[in-house]
Amino acid sequence: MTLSRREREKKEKRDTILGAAMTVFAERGFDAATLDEIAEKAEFSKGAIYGYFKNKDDLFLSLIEEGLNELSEIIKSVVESSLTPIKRIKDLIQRILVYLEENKDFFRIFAPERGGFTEKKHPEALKRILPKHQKNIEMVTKVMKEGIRTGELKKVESRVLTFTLFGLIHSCIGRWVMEGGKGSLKRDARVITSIFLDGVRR
Amino acid sequence: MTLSRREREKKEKRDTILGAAMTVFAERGFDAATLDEIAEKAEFSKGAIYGYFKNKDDLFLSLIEEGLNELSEIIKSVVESSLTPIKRIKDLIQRILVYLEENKDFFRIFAPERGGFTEKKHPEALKRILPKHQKNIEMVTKVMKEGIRTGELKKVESRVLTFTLFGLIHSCIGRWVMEGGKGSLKRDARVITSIFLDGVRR
Amino acid sequence: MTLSRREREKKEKRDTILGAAMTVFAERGFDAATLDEIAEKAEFSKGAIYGYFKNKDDLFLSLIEEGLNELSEIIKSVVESSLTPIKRIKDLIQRILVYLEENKDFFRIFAPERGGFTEKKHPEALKRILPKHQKNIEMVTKVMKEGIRTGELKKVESRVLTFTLFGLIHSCIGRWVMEGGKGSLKRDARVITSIFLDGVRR
Amino acid sequence: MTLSRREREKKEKRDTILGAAMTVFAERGFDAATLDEIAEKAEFSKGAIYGYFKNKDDLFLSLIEEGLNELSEIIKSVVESSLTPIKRIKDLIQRILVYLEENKDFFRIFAPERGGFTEKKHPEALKRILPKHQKNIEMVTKVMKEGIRTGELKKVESRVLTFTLFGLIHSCIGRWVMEGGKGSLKRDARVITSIFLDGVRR
DNA sequence: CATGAATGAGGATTCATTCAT
DNA sequence: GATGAATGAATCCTCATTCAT
Repeated sequence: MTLSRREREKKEKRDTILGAAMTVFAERGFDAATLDEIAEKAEFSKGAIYGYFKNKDDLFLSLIEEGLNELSEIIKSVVESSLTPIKRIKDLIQRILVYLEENKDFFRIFAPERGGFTEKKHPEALKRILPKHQKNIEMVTKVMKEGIRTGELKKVESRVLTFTLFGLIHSCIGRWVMEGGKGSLKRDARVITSIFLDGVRR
Repeated sequence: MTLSRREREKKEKRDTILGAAMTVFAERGFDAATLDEIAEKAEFSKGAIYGYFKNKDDLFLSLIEEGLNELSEIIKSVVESSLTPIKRIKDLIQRILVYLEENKDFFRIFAPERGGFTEKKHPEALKRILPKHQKNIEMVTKVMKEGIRTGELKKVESRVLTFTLFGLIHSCIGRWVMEGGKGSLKRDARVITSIFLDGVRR
Repeated sequence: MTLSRREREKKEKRDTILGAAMTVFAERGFDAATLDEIAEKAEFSKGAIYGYFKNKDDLFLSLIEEGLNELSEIIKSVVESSLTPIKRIKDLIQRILVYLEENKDFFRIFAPERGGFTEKKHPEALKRILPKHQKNIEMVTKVMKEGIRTGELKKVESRVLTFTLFGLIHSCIGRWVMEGGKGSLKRDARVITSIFLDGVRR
Repeated sequence: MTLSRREREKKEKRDTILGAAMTVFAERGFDAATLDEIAEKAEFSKGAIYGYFKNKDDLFLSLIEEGLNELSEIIKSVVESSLTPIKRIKDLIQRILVYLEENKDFFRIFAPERGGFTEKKHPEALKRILPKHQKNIEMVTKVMKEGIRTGELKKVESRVLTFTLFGLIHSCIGRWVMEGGKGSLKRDARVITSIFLDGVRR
């Protein structure tokens, strides 16, 4: 599926804007971020942004979507491998941490469980994001279920295992970001992998 | 330390406002919340709020502080008990979950690791909150250290254990809130306690 | 006309408030001054002020009125003396300067020709103040007229002479205030007296 | 130095706003003036003003600055002429009066000796305005000094002469404004010139 | 009379969004 | 398509004034 020069350039510009938006949203949060600052950082006019995104919400959601899609692909590729559930979990932790390490800003923007985007103010926002997030959860939960069936994992509600895993990853990155983003996450990956597996192994 | 009627009433009104603010901040997030809505919910005039709080920031931070103080007391009481580290950890999980279950909105407001209050926009806010949060982290970390020293826990960086524990609790409540806050957290408490302890035990 | 203790105390309190108001109005200007600050400085509650003055405007105008009345008395006593017009002018300059030196704040508040109290916003304010001010002008103008009649002064419109005199005094105090209110105005009095008299003498 | 159409229009609009602001500030005073009224008079939206001026203070100060700059040029051109000091003073009075006659509102806004902009509330305002005003004072004072040196003027502190002159001009316009701005100031110019010169001549 | 908590109108300022050029 | 000036709704905060205690 090749794109014409026209389309290629358009996509490039869109990405430029998304990049600038990512930085600003990460620094300020959704509400405090202004299109002015994003436009300036992207070296576009404010008006131009509206050629690529319907509005501020759309811009933000596109960002989240893009990230969730990439996470989806990572998860999918791991989940579909033919390794044992435990090995797949190990892979998952490692690859998600690597992804988030490289996409620190995405992590800072995306905290679905907390929800800067609440049901009350952005109902359609949730409609657009939650499904993707839940799909990711489902994929991981599948692995958990398999592990339970094969007897490798404790017999607990599989979704609890998934959320536990995400909670660990979340806190791990959270600490890393909080401490300034110094040091590699590689070692942390090994530590929380060991904790999680020992915790959930039967 | 008895209060005069005057002071008692003042405190009650302050609490009314705090309660309304809690609800609104939880529903909207800090930026999107308006003093208008808080005032209306508290059945006070907008101006009256400024008799109790310096400004919107102050109102929000007071909320967080109050919550962190209560958490602090819970943690302190557990930490200082004479039980074994592992028993204290069990207690901790259970009591924090109970507290957050009863203070769902506080949980939704407080997500320091995500940081709606960023360094760039609210530096003094961090000055007021972070220390309290870190004090809590320190107290828990002390227990972890003790567990490591007594050989009950794995030899990993103690702070990692603390963050892991908080991550578990966080994800547990997060899931509960996400799923509508139905069902008791009691059972979940048992599950994640088991996972955590098996994960970190030597 | 003796006052009962009741009345005496009331007057004293009124004066306390006026004094505080004078300071604050001088420092901030009418609009920027707040009743809060005035009340605090007077060591009264905000509400109490309304027992003595109808409102903020009234408080301010009472201040001006009081000052204008005192000036009136000074002017009157000079004007009615039996000295030659020129001698009376000399006296006038000296005594007005002394008064304003001792009432620097009144001077800073009162700048009728400029008018923080404009026709558009405080029409009744002008009604209350302007007549008094104009009465002062008239009294001085009378002296000027007399000087012209006796041939001591130039034959120019008498009101111009009055305004010229006031302009000199005004600029003299203005400079003194601007330079920090140091040094006595006595010497300046002599200088501008000489300038004015040489300027207007026939 | 030609401007593009863009720039020309921008300047024109800025001037429109300044004009409206001048009127409103003159009528109401700084504090009582509202951006709403200024915007309405300028036939702009309130928000648009912020595209031309940083805030209300900036708008006001720009007004003052512009006026002081024009006065500066007038004073400079007179001061640098090769006439005798006395002739230059004559010129000065006449030209300043003409300028203020044509810029009545500027006069009503600008009363530095009274100071709506006090040190306490607008310190940076003074930083922006006072220097310009003082420069004007210096320029005139130079002429006074020269006149003293050549023996044409009395031996008094030169700054006193300057302030006296300004006081005369001030009171002259003040009276004119107070009396409704009717009649030309030309004649008044001659009168106060004569008074001032006779007053300060040796 | 005094108090000070409460009111609520009002004002400066910001910013997403639109639209003429 | 891109621009950025203009819009105007929205929001925080202040403060004169009132009134129950």
